[in-house]
Amino acid sequence: MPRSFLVKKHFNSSKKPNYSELESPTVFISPYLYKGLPLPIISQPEIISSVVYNPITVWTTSSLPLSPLSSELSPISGYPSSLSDISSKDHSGSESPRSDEDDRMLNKLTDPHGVEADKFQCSLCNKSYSTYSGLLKHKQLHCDDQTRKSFSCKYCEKEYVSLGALKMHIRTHTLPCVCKICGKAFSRPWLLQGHIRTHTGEKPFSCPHCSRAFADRSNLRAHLQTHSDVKKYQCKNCSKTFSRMSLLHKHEESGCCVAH
DNA sequence: CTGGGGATGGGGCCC
DNA sequence: AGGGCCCCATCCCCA
Repeated sequence: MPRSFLVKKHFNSSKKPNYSELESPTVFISPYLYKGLPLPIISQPEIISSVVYNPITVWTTSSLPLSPLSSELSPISGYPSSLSDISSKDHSGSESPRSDEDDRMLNKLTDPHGVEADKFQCSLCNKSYSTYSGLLKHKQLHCDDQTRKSFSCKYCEKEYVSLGALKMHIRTHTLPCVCKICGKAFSRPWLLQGHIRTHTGEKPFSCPHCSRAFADRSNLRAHLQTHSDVKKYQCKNCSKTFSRMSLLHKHEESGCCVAH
Protein backbone atom coordinates (compact mmCIF):
# COMPACT_ATOMS: atom_id res chain seq x y z
CA MET A 1 0.00 0.00 0.00
CA PRO A 2 1.59 3.22 -1.07
CA ARG A 3 2.02 5.68 1.73
CA SER A 4 1.42 8.57 -0.58
CA PHE A 5 -2.30 7.96 -0.40
CA LEU A 6 -3.02 11.65 -0.46
CA VAL A 7 -1.70 11.89 -3.97
CA LYS A 8 -4.46 11.71 -6.50
CA LYS A 9 -3.22 9.52 -9.27
CA HIS A 10 -4.67 9.53 -12.75
CA PHE A 11 -2.42 6.96 -14.31
CA ASN A 12 -2.91 3.23 -14.21
CA SER A 13 -2.48 2.31 -10.58
CA SER A 14 -1.06 -1.08 -11.48
CA LYS A 15 1.92 0.61 -13.05
CA LYS A 16 4.76 1.31 -10.70
CA PRO A 17 5.67 4.97 -10.42
CA ASN A 18 8.80 5.87 -12.27
CA TYR A 19 10.46 8.45 -10.08
CA SER A 20 12.99 9.25 -12.75
CA GLU A 21 10.15 10.71 -14.81
CA LEU A 22 9.99 13.53 -12.33
CA GLU A 23 13.49 14.51 -13.28
CA SER A 24 12.64 14.78 -16.94
CA PRO A 25 11.98 18.28 -18.15
CA THR A 26 8.33 18.97 -18.86
CA VAL A 27 6.55 22.02 -20.14
CA PHE A 28 5.92 23.10 -16.58
CA ILE A 29 9.42 22.71 -15.22
CA SER A 30 11.58 25.75 -14.84
CA PRO A 31 14.56 25.79 -17.17
CA TYR A 32 16.54 27.24 -14.29
CA LEU A 33 16.13 24.05 -12.30
CA TYR A 34 16.97 21.44 -14.89
CA LYS A 35 18.83 21.24 -18.19
CA GLY A 36 21.99 20.31 -16.35
CA LEU A 37 21.81 23.15 -13.90
CA PRO A 38 21.57 21.58 -10.46
CA LEU A 39 21.45 24.92 -8.71
CA PRO A 40 18.54 27.28 -9.02
CA ILE A 41 19.66 30.63 -10.36
CA ILE A 42 16.65 32.43 -8.93
CA SER A 43 16.19 32.22 -5.21
CA GLN A 44 13.30 29.93 -4.32
CA PRO A 45 11.16 32.53 -2.55
CA GLU A 46 11.26 34.60 -5.72
CA ILE A 47 10.05 31.66 -7.75
CA ILE A 48 7.33 30.77 -5.34
CA SER A 49 6.01 34.26 -4.92
CA SER A 50 6.15 35.15 -8.59
CA VAL A 51 2.72 35.79 -10.05
CA VAL A 52 3.87 34.56 -13.42
CA TYR A 53 5.49 31.52 -11.95
CA ASN A 54 2.96 30.64 -9.30
CA PRO A 55 3.20 26.85 -9.15
CA ILE A 56 0.06 26.40 -7.13
CA THR A 57 -3.30 25.90 -8.74
CA VAL A 58 -6.32 25.40 -6.58
CA TRP A 59 -9.78 24.31 -7.52
CA THR A 60 -12.61 22.22 -6.23
CA THR A 61 -13.31 19.18 -8.31
CA SER A 62 -17.01 19.75 -7.81
CA SER A 63 -16.73 22.78 -10.06
CA LEU A 64 -14.87 20.94 -12.74
CA PRO A 65 -15.63 18.31 -15.35
CA LEU A 66 -14.78 14.73 -14.51
CA SER A 67 -11.33 15.14 -15.93
CA PRO A 68 -9.80 18.22 -14.33
CA LEU A 69 -6.54 17.76 -16.15
CA SER A 70 -8.05 17.77 -19.57
CA SER A 71 -10.29 20.66 -18.64
CA GLU A 72 -7.19 22.71 -18.07
CA LEU A 73 -6.43 22.35 -21.73
CA SER A 74 -9.90 22.58 -23.17
CA PRO A 75 -12.35 24.74 -21.27
CA ILE A 76 -15.91 23.49 -21.36
CA SER A 77 -18.87 25.79 -21.32
CA GLY A 78 -20.53 26.05 -17.96
CA TYR A 79 -17.23 25.85 -16.17
CA PRO A 80 -14.80 28.57 -15.28
CA SER A 81 -12.99 29.67 -18.38
CA SER A 82 -9.62 29.95 -16.70
CA LEU A 83 -7.80 28.65 -13.72
CA SER A 84 -7.75 32.12 -12.24
CA ASP A 85 -11.51 32.16 -12.42
CA ILE A 86 -11.55 28.91 -10.56
CA SER A 87 -9.05 29.84 -7.94
CA SER A 88 -10.60 33.22 -7.29
CA LYS A 89 -13.91 31.50 -6.74
CA ASP A 90 -12.76 29.46 -3.81
CA HIS A 91 -9.32 29.64 -2.28
CA SER A 92 -10.22 29.25 1.35
CA GLY A 93 -12.22 26.09 1.20
CA SER A 94 -14.89 27.69 3.36
CA GLU A 95 -18.47 27.58 2.31
CA SER A 96 -20.76 30.53 2.66
CA PRO A 97 -22.83 30.33 5.83
CA ARG A 98 -25.81 28.08 5.38
CA SER A 99 -28.76 27.73 7.72
CA ASP A 100 -30.40 24.49 8.72
CA GLU A 101 -33.38 25.61 6.67
CA ASP A 102 -31.08 25.76 3.68
CA ASP A 103 -29.78 22.38 4.67
CA ARG A 104 -33.24 20.92 4.60
CA MET A 105 -33.95 22.53 1.24
CA LEU A 106 -30.73 21.16 -0.16
CA ASN A 107 -31.54 17.78 1.24
CA LYS A 108 -34.88 17.87 -0.59
CA LEU A 109 -33.18 18.82 -3.78
CA THR A 110 -30.50 16.18 -3.51
CA ASP A 111 -32.61 13.38 -2.11
CA PRO A 112 -33.43 11.16 -5.08
CA HIS A 113 -36.48 9.77 -3.34
CA GLY A 114 -37.88 13.12 -2.37
CA VAL A 115 -38.06 12.14 1.28
CA GLU A 116 -37.49 14.95 3.71
CA ALA A 117 -35.46 13.25 6.40
CA ASP A 118 -33.73 14.96 9.28
CA LYS A 119 -30.64 12.95 8.55
CA PHE A 120 -28.07 13.72 5.89
CA GLN A 121 -26.50 10.54 4.72
CA CYS A 122 -23.24 10.16 2.82
CA SER A 123 -23.98 8.34 -0.40
CA LEU A 124 -20.58 6.65 -0.28
CA CYS A 125 -20.20 5.40 3.27
CA ASN A 126 -23.79 5.80 4.60
CA LYS A 127 -22.70 7.86 7.61
CA SER A 128 -25.47 10.15 8.75
CA TYR A 129 -25.32 13.77 9.86
CA SER A 130 -27.95 16.01 11.35
CA THR A 131 -27.06 18.96 9.10
CA TYR A 132 -25.97 19.37 5.53
CA SER A 133 -22.93 21.26 6.75
CA GLY A 134 -21.87 18.25 8.76
CA LEU A 135 -22.25 16.00 5.75
CA LEU A 136 -20.36 18.45 3.57
CA LYS A 137 -17.48 18.63 6.02
CA HIS A 138 -17.35 14.85 6.20
CA LYS A 139 -17.23 14.59 2.43
CA GLN A 140 -14.53 17.20 2.09
CA LEU A 141 -12.38 15.58 4.73
CA HIS A 142 -12.90 11.90 4.20
CA CYS A 143 -15.13 10.57 1.57
CA ASP A 144 -15.99 12.32 -1.60
CA ASP A 145 -13.59 13.02 -4.42
CA GLN A 146 -16.31 15.06 -6.06
CA THR A 147 -16.16 17.71 -3.37
CA ARG A 148 -12.62 17.23 -2.12
CA LYS A 149 -10.24 20.05 -2.88
CA SER A 150 -7.52 19.46 -5.34
CA PHE A 151 -4.16 21.16 -5.18
CA SER A 152 -2.31 20.72 -8.41
CA CYS A 153 1.40 21.09 -9.00
CA LYS A 154 2.23 23.28 -11.95
CA TYR A 155 5.57 21.62 -12.51
CA CYS A 156 4.03 18.20 -13.04
CA GLU A 157 0.62 16.57 -13.08
CA LYS A 158 0.48 15.51 -9.47
CA GLU A 159 -2.44 16.61 -7.36
CA TYR A 160 -2.80 16.73 -3.58
CA VAL A 161 -5.68 17.02 -1.19
CA SER A 162 -3.91 19.51 1.05
CA LEU A 163 -1.91 22.63 0.42
CA GLY A 164 0.73 21.49 2.86
CA ALA A 165 1.24 18.27 0.94
CA LEU A 166 1.49 20.23 -2.29
CA LYS A 167 4.03 22.66 -0.82
CA MET A 168 6.07 19.72 0.35
CA HIS A 169 5.93 18.21 -3.12
CA ILE A 170 6.89 21.46 -4.83
CA ARG A 171 10.13 21.39 -2.91
CA THR A 172 11.04 18.32 -4.95
CA HIS A 173 11.00 20.59 -8.00
CA THR A 174 12.55 23.69 -6.50
CA LEU A 175 15.17 21.81 -4.44
CA PRO A 176 15.93 24.66 -2.07
CA CYS A 177 18.50 22.84 0.07
CA VAL A 178 21.89 22.98 -1.61
CA CYS A 179 25.03 21.18 -0.50
CA LYS A 180 27.84 23.69 -0.05
CA ILE A 181 30.42 21.02 -0.79
CA CYS A 182 29.25 19.60 -4.12
CA GLY A 183 26.32 21.80 -5.07
CA LYS A 184 23.79 19.01 -5.14
CA ALA A 185 20.32 20.19 -4.27
CA PHE A 186 17.65 18.54 -2.14
CA SER A 187 14.02 19.06 -1.33
CA ARG A 188 14.32 19.03 2.45
CA PRO A 189 16.94 20.07 4.98
CA TRP A 190 17.23 16.65 6.55
CA LEU A 191 17.81 15.09 3.14
CA LEU A 192 20.69 17.49 2.72
CA GLN A 193 21.85 16.58 6.19
CA GLY A 194 21.95 12.92 5.20
CA HIS A 195 23.78 13.77 2.00
CA ILE A 196 26.41 15.77 3.84
CA ARG A 197 27.18 12.63 5.81
CA THR A 198 28.31 11.03 2.55
CA HIS A 199 30.98 13.73 2.41
CA THR A 200 31.97 13.61 6.04
CA GLY A 201 31.67 9.85 6.34
CA GLU A 202 29.68 10.29 9.50
CA LYS A 203 27.62 7.20 10.25
CA PRO A 204 25.76 7.78 13.49
CA PHE A 205 23.50 4.73 13.23
CA SER A 206 25.33 1.61 14.33
CA CYS A 207 24.13 -1.94 14.05
CA PRO A 208 24.01 -3.58 17.49
CA HIS A 209 24.65 -6.99 15.93
CA CYS A 210 27.69 -6.28 13.79
CA SER A 211 30.27 -3.60 13.21
CA ARG A 212 28.40 -1.85 10.43
CA ALA A 213 27.21 1.70 10.74
CA PHE A 214 24.94 3.78 8.56
CA ALA A 215 24.39 7.38 7.75
CA ASP A 216 20.65 6.87 7.53
CA ARG A 217 18.40 5.34 10.15
CA SER A 218 16.13 3.77 7.56
CA ASN A 219 19.04 1.98 6.00
CA LEU A 220 20.09 0.67 9.38
CA ARG A 221 16.58 -0.65 9.81
CA ALA A 222 16.78 -2.40 6.46
CA HIS A 223 20.14 -3.79 7.44
CA LEU A 224 18.75 -5.15 10.70
CA GLN A 225 16.42 -7.30 8.65
CA THR A 226 19.46 -9.14 7.33
CA HIS A 227 20.19 -10.26 10.90
CA SER A 228 16.65 -11.41 11.44
CA ASP A 229 15.83 -15.09 11.06
CA VAL A 230 12.26 -14.26 10.25
CA LYS A 231 11.87 -12.46 6.95
CA LYS A 232 8.77 -10.37 6.85
CA TYR A 233 7.81 -10.55 3.20
CA GLN A 234 6.55 -13.83 1.81
CA CYS A 235 5.63 -14.79 -1.74
CA LYS A 236 2.03 -15.98 -1.84
CA ASN A 237 2.79 -18.65 -4.39
CA CYS A 238 6.11 -20.26 -3.50
CA SER A 239 6.23 -19.17 0.17
CA LYS A 240 9.76 -17.90 -0.26
CA THR A 241 10.50 -15.10 2.19
CA PHE A 242 12.38 -11.86 1.71
CA SER A 243 13.84 -9.25 3.98
CA ARG A 244 12.42 -6.38 1.96
CA MET A 245 9.22 -5.60 0.14
CA SER A 246 11.24 -4.53 -2.88
CA LEU A 247 12.95 -7.91 -3.05
CA LEU A 248 9.59 -9.66 -2.94
CA HIS A 249 8.35 -7.40 -5.73
CA LYS A 250 11.43 -8.20 -7.78
CA HIS A 251 10.83 -11.89 -7.16
CA GLU A 252 7.20 -11.62 -8.25
CA GLU A 253 8.07 -9.62 -11.32
CA SER A 254 10.73 -12.09 -12.31
CA GLY A 255 7.99 -14.60 -13.02
CA CYS A 256 7.18 -16.71 -9.99
CA CYS A 257 3.63 -15.51 -9.71
CA VAL A 258 3.08 -15.15 -13.45
CA ALA A 259 3.57 -18.87 -13.94
CA HIS A 260 0.54 -19.63 -11.76
C1' DC B 1 18.99 -13.39 -10.49
C1' DT B 2 19.39 -12.24 -5.64
C1' DG B 3 20.61 -9.68 -1.66
C1' DG B 4 22.11 -5.66 0.37
C1' DG B 5 23.63 -0.70 0.79
C1' DG B 6 22.89 4.11 -0.50
C1' DA B 7 19.80 7.57 -1.52
C1' DT B 8 15.55 10.02 -1.62
C1' DG B 9 10.31 11.04 -1.83
C1' DG B 10 6.46 11.74 1.07
C1' DG B 11 2.90 11.45 4.98
C1' DG B 12 2.44 11.70 10.06
C1' DC B 13 3.47 13.61 14.37
C1' DC B 14 5.18 16.87 17.56
C1' DC B 15 6.65 21.32 18.96
C1' DA C 1 1.44 27.31 9.92
C1' DG C 2 5.80 25.70 9.35
C1' DG C 3 10.03 23.18 10.53
C1' DG C 4 12.27 19.11 12.24
C1' DC C 5 12.25 14.48 12.83
C1' DC C 6 10.50 9.73 12.28
C1' DC C 7 9.13 6.09 9.58
C1' DC C 8 7.95 3.68 5.41
C1' DA C 9 8.43 2.77 0.57
C1' DT C 10 11.03 2.38 -3.36
C1' DC C 11 14.43 3.39 -6.66
C1' DC C 12 19.29 2.64 -8.32
C1' DC C 13 23.51 0.38 -8.19
C1' DC C 14 26.79 -3.07 -7.15
C1' DA C 15 28.74 -7.49 -5.43
